[in-house]
Amino acid sequence: MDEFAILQSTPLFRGLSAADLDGLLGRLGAVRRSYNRGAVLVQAGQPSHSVGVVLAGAIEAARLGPDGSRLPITRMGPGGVFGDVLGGSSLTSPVTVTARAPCEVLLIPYDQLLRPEGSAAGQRVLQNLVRSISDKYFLLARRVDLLLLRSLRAKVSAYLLSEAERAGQLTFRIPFTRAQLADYLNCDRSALSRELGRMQREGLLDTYRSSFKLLQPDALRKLSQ
Amino acid sequence: MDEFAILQSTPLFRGLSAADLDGLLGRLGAVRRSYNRGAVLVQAGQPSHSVGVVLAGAIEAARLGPDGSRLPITRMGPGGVFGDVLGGSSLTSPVTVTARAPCEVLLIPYDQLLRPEGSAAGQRVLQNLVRSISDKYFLLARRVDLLLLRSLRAKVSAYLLSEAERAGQLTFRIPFTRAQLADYLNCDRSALSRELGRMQREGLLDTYRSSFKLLQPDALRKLSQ
DNA sequence: AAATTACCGTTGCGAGGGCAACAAAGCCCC
DNA sequence: GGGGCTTTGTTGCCCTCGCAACGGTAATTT
Repeated sequence: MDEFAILQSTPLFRGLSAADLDGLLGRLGAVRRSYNRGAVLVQAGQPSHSVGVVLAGAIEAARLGPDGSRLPITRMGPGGVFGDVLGGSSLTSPVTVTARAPCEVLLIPYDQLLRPEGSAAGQRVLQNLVRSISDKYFLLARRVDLLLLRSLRAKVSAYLLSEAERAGQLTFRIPFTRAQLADYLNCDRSALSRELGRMQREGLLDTYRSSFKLLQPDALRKLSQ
Repeated sequence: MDEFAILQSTPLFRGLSAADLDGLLGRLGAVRRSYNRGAVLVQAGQPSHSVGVVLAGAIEAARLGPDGSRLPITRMGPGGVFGDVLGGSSLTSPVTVTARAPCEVLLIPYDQLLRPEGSAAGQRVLQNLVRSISDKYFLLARRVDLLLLRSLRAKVSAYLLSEAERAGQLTFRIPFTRAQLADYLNCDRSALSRELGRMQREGLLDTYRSSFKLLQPDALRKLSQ
């Protein structure tokens, strides 16, 4: 059963041995569920009292725009953790979570997670839970930083630089299509294409589809302000 | 000692009796510190391993812009909790926390907070800690929602409606000056004044300084999209 | 290979809003 | 009351970027 491998790789259970996990899951009251494609795991407007870990397949969280359109927020594959931020609050879910593909999910009651049991494993999971939420906070904060930039060129420069830093090199691929990147940066897709074209003509970068190569990172750094 | 009253009102210690608190603080290894105005509590770029609770006075968190200017992020008075989000991650602080006024602060080592001790009080604090971080996440998410709106009028409408909802009435005061609100909405101050003037002339609202009165909330709701 | 569907680049148009500069009004302290 | 500082309103200029429409290329299906 290599499901343990996935669990050990998920942020929530990082640092635990298979033996730790085996004992822990039972005490936490974790249950395993299967969902068909399109099934709803969490309904927007409803409270949710458990943390989910994706074991197989993929899920998607989306909101309903005021006009009724679906606004995708995020997607997760095996190892993904959802419901962690919401569980901490007393709010109802702002997002609907659906199965993007047939999937297996581990559901853990939230109150059990917060119940200390003295074991080192339980403590570690707690630490991981807090870490997981904090990481999502900083992920959001990073996006705010981008959204605050005044010009489109600054947004693009800042985003590409941060991706280059994450990749550790100046040539990298981004996890977005053009349209998705435009959404992320909150700009028009054609305007984004236009700007990328300009920057390419100016010799700042090279791009084809999701692939990017930063030619003048220092110049980009100046622009990203 | 009405310091207990402040502690009991802080998100971190909500729901605890004075007796609970008395025993808990010692076991958590909490220490009390005093700071003069301008003193640095947390230095940007440095890690921080404790959660702070403001007992008296006020603190301010600020970042350094790329040009070296100070960008204030948030302010906190008695009851305010800081360092909670950061402690969950392994990052260094993105903000510098300084004393805006002479202040008293309670510092609690982060690892002690995550160490379960079986007591109901400890468990409650843990729950509160997670809640505190989650709340900050949703606060940020709320701002993202505003920043994503396309037009300035939509931003203003959405912001004012949410403030009205918070206040529970259509007449209320906002915690910002014009310039601060412009920063929050990420727009130009003069553009904001212009837009507010227009909306006032159209009979949508009334405003003087920080005071607002929404005259046509339904119309604003349509605009905030 | 044709057809259908994503994905991406390009361009013209026009307005929203950034920027700068100035003026008026409120506030504080002497 | 008068000088200085802060906050807010106003206005002209003009550039960026949203919007809409179209064409071209890659990916996928039949």
